[in-house]
Amino acid sequence: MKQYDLETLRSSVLFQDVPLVLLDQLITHGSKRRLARGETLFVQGDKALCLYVVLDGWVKLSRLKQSGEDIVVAVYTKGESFGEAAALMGGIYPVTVEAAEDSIVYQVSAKNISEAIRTNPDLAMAMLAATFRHNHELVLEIEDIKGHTAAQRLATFLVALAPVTHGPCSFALPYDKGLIAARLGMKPESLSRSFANLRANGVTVQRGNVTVNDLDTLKALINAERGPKQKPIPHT
Amino acid sequence: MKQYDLETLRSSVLFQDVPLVLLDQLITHGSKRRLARGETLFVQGDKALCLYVVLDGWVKLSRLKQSGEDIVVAVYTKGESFGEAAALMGGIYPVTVEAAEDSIVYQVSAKNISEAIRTNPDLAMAMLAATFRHNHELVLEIEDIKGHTAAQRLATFLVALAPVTHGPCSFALPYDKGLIAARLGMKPESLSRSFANLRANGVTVQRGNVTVNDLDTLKALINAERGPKQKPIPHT
DNA sequence: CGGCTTGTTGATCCCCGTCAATGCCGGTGG
DNA sequence: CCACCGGCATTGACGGGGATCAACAAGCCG
Repeated sequence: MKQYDLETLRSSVLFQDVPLVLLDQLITHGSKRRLARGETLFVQGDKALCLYVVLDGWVKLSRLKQSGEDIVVAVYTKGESFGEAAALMGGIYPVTVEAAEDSIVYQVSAKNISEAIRTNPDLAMAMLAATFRHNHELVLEIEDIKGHTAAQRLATFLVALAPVTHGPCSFALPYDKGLIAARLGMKPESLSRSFANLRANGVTVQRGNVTVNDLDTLKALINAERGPKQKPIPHT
Repeated sequence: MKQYDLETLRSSVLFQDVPLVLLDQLITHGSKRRLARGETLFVQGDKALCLYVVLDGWVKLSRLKQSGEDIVVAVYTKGESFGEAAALMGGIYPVTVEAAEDSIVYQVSAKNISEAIRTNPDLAMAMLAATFRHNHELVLEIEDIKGHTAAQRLATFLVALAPVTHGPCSFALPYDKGLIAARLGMKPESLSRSFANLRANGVTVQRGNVTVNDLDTLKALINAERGPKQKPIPHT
């Protein structure tokens, strides 16, 4: 286990509140796992034996609907975790997980964790905290879907992705536009049109690279009432 | 504390996995609280000191958006709980809670619970289980919003509300249609039209009383591909 | 009775999904 | 080296679902 990965684990959402000594002891039972882009980690319905922390890359969580299509529940990257619920309760995974890019995940047996929880209340509180955070994210997501247009949701996504919080910036999109669209609950065509709308607000895209003239303009857009229709500006 | 309320607490989502002796000891520190319809329990931003279990009635959880309107996050009834996250983490409530009907809630100080968690791992596991369940509900809700029409969401709501699982039935709507609409993420006008659509599938409404000819017909509707437009049938 | 709230209905608009055509890019094989 | 091809992104045309605005009916309570 490299020092760098240790740092990632220590600052992960799941483990950030766990005392260091306890954590170091916990993760001796885990193992690193590499995933090639497109590789499946587990599928919906599998018996849940492990929980995971993303060390690098991006992984996609999706649910298979009866109608056949699958909908994207979340896309996680470095420091985020998944599978805690199913694994600790000894159930089955409610989602399918696959790598959206070449990725590395850290895998911990649920049995070890749940034993540790029983003997260490701090760990229990830390796990509760992590779950509550997940919970809060979901509530925000519901709020987002119910009250925003596609362009506003895209703006939210970009703001979260930006390396700074104010002024101009430029960064790369982490994965395919198709997956971004699914993550935002829309079709690729709508994503394209949303980008076109944002062009009028100082957002340009060139081959997976985004440039934002002013992040505050974007933030204002998110909270704005559905503004008057704006003309999309043609590509390039 | 009446025997009846004790039963409700013991079978509540939050406490159902907690050993009886421990639970009985826990709730000696709590208190019952009556809410008149429309009364506010706490508002978004309040310091979170207690968590709550609904003993009777219906309470509404909503979030105030910057744009002024508030959106309904959830509506809870007997046996459901809220405020665990904020209270245990010592934060502030992220939502406003008010009674949608005359209601009774059970109020437990977070300090007592978190002390109990530290000394009793079973309680920790039970709380984790409750939170995970809550989590799963939220995921289902997201799935519901993303993939269903207004009429399908209404059908889901009615099926969950029905006192039986098959065949015909009749029951009362628990609260205002306006709130039902908000709960389902739509406007009152749309709810009205959704009811009109369901009339063709054996659903009639008369002053807050719903009659369903066949619940299985409704369930089939929920999973159906977006069927061909059906003519709404006029009211009465 | 007359105001007030709540629910229904109609007309219209806008966002987004669908279907289809085109353009851009990377990879493959002659 | 370049022609060809398949996948992804963009753009246009069209339709449907729900929001909005407005009118109206039905209870409720003074």
